[in-house]
Amino acid sequence: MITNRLRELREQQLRITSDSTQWTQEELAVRVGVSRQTIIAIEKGTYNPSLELAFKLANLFDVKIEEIFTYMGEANG
Amino acid sequence: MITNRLRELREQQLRITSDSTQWTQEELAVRVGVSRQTIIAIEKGTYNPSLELAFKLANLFDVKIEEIFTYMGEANG
DNA sequence: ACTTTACGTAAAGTTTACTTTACATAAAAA
DNA sequence: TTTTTATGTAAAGTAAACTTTACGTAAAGT
Repeated sequence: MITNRLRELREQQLRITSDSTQWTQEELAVRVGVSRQTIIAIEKGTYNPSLELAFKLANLFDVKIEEIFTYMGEANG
Repeated sequence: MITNRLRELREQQLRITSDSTQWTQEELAVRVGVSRQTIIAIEKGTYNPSLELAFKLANLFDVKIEEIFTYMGEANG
């Protein structure tokens, strides 16, 4: 299982950037080259991003993958 | 495009560990919970691992994801 | 010689990531 | 008050990751 701080990081940017239009789900999606639905699904935890998308998001927020995504070990079952 | 040093890291272990049976493609596959074909495909660059598999591999080799996988930017086309 | 071990290829099938479309709601802006 | 903006849900379709099976080869072990 992998958890993520995508929404948290995005909302952080919304606060500090003041130009709020730059950090909507829609804008984020465009900037990393996916659909808005994909951003929603990842923020919600419906599924994990691909490794490539994880890299793009990390680059955009200027952090390492490990600062957005945390591997919690095997799921139960 | 994402490049990886999986084969390189695995062969490094083969050299230093001396117990060579621990670092075959088959054993590596078992240890991260995928099939041998998946390891072959990733070493060869046929496709990228999922984020989860990338984490498992990084954990096994005791390195960060960025030390195995390198994001090279957008593919041409 | 022959058997086992490690690596490789190929191909069909399943699951997961992602897209597209459509429609709903609440808040902000006109 | 009506329109626009941002977020959300749902569902059907496509693409990428991964499995399973099967077979080929070369080197090492017996």
